[in-house]
Amino acid sequence: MTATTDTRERILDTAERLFQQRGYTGFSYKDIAGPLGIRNAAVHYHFPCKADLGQALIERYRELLRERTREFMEHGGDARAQLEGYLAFTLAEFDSGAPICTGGMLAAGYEHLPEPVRDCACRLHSELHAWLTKVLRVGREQGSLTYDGDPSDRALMLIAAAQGARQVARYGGRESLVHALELIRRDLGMTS
Amino acid sequence: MTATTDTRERILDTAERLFQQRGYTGFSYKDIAGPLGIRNAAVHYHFPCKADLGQALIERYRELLRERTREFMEHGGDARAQLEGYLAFTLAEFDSGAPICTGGMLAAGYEHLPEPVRDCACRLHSELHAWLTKVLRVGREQGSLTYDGDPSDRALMLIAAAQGARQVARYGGRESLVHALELIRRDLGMTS
DNA sequence: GTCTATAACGTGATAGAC
DNA sequence: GTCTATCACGTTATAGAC
Repeated sequence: MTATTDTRERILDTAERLFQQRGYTGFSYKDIAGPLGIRNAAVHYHFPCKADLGQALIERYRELLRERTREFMEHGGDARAQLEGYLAFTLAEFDSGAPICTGGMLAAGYEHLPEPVRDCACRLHSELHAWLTKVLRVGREQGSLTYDGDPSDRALMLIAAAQGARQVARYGGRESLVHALELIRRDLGMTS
Repeated sequence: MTATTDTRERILDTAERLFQQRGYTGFSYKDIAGPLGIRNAAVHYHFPCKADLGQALIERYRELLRERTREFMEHGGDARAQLEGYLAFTLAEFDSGAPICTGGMLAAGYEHLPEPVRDCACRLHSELHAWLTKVLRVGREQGSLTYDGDPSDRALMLIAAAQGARQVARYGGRESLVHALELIRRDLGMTS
């Protein structure tokens, strides 16, 4: 790995954390450069304008998601374990200092996003929704999940509940998130 | 009503809409003054600093909520109708041009909020949660609502789901919000 | 690739005239 | 109460040296 790639990745790491804490408009080039011990202009070298940075940020996150879900999307598997993984991932992100999930931040700050970043956000949401829809559908067929209604609607509801619960945890703390995730499990018949 | 009060209210009206669309850091004094045909400094006359404006904004919204829920909190009533009112209010706000609910915006942008505004946000959430908890508890006692788990946890989940659904509607549009609200009703036994 | 220096702009906020 | 004028500051972004 070259030095260039290394700095680029470190910029993305820092920006991602800042984004999850403060949203797209909530961090500046200075906020990134400072902790990395470089200058404002160095960040601009790697990402000429902020939209480039935002785009790269979401794309990378999206790629992470694709990797995690690819096998199930291609070959299927244990739906209940997949869903449990999603819920665990939600809590893990919260614990690692990302109070608001990427999807939630994008939705809340949608008005401020430059066009290319909006497109990335849409694709991210679309892929997450497609994966969860399949997990829920297969899970009910396998008999490991129980719920009413259309899998696609239920998947949307699940995304909404998970990202909403993470936001509400600003007030209720980690405990409230744990309770909410437990209720989600119960509503999908995962506790029996 | 004096002219002073009038201008003050018009400022709050404009600011509220802007807040619900863009969040606390997403609008400026200029954004408010422009449409009202007044100047930057005139807004500062009514709200010396932005925290004052934010505080007044949330307090007013909170007072609206208290008015709507006071009777039930004091004397009880038809829990199912109360809940239906909450869900209808969610959709009505969305339709009137407030894509993200006040609570969701506050939670997502929490890092940027000055201390007094944070306090208002906490109180707002706390009161909403208390009201919904009572509605859910009474509703189950009355037999008009059906759900698993603790009313308090369920109330938190309901807030999370409603505000999350509104955010997800950025992508799925109004239709996805309607579907989500319908699933919420179903999960609480409101469709039987 | 990273630096210094700087431009161009928007923001919250204040002083003082009317 | 509202105005004009102005300030200090932070932001994204660029030019050019090293």
